Amino acid sequence: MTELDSFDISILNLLQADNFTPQRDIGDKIGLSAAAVQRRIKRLTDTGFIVSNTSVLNSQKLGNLITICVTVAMENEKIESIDEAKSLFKSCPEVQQCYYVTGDTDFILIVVEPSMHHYEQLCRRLFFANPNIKRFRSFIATDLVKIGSKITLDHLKAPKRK
Amino acid sequence: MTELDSFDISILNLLQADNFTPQRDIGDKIGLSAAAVQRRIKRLTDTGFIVSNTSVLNSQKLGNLITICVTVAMENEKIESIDEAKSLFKSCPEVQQCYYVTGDTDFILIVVEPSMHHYEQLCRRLFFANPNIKRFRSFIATDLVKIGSKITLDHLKAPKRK
DNA sequence: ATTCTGTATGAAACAAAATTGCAAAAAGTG
DNA sequence: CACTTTTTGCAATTTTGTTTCATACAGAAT
Repeated sequence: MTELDSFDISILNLLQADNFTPQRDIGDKIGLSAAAVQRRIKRLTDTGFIVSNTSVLNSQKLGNLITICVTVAMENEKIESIDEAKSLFKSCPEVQQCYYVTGDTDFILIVVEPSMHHYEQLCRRLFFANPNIKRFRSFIATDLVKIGSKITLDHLKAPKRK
Repeated sequence: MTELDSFDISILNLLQADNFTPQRDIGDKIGLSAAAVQRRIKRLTDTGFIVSNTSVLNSQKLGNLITICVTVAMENEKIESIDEAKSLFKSCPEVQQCYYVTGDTDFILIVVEPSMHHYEQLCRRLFFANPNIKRFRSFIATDLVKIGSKITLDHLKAPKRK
């Protein structure tokens, strides 16, 4: 399965907004039967277009969590130390997101912690304990203006069939 | 409803991992009946702990999307221009995330675009067209090491009752 | 102590949704 | 056009979610 048709794109858009939407409703909206929708969702899942299905929580209600954006520059850009850092960041539950980027910084992290004390402890483990890290800078988020991972699918051409 | 008990925390953890887990399975795992789980989920939703339920898509399979981390510094920090920028970024579908942060940059954005050309067009609209923006810097993500919005709930104390 | 009240629970009944089987329609192929 | 493959809708079945109901328990008031 390489291509998506317009039905698939509509389904993905709807599921991104609310994956509890009944298949019947999805079918009504896009003009398919519930069974057809169900088969397509299964295929989209099996083929890896849909990675996971999650509930999004309100971090503001979960104990005054602090969100911090962190830029990290590595000392040397050897592939081993990069890979090592990647798996370290990936395995850390407090690190919500990690991007390996081009430019004068190597990583950008989004970290969520219950307190600044927790964050300081994290910095010790993640950054100070690691000699390969040259410099890191913390930007405390004072407003989560927009969060989520919704992907715009408008750019996808919609062929009649797959 | 102010507090969460250990059942609620377990439920939220499971739903963050997979919100299609049947309520019966959740109940079996944590030691409650399906009905009790269902009532708790409803309450967690009604009280705003659960914000939304979404399918997470694989951006790599959706047409070679480019993810860009952008730092934005404003010319003046008047509240009007900040608020204006916030609503501009928030309303832009290509902007997945937007954090208003402290430090020598004011905003950090996560942008997803189907091509560099699209991104350039976006920069024109978002940054060059706006005189209040002093400087912006783009960091192209070459690896989405970790994505998602999973929140660790381990820090929450678990009282016996609500 | 006892009653009353509010809340949470499990079991069972019920409703709604998802899944499957199958024949028909549509799309693709030579 | 005939043939193959794929996708579809419908209906039956199964699974899941939701509501109901009787009960248990904790705290407050009597």
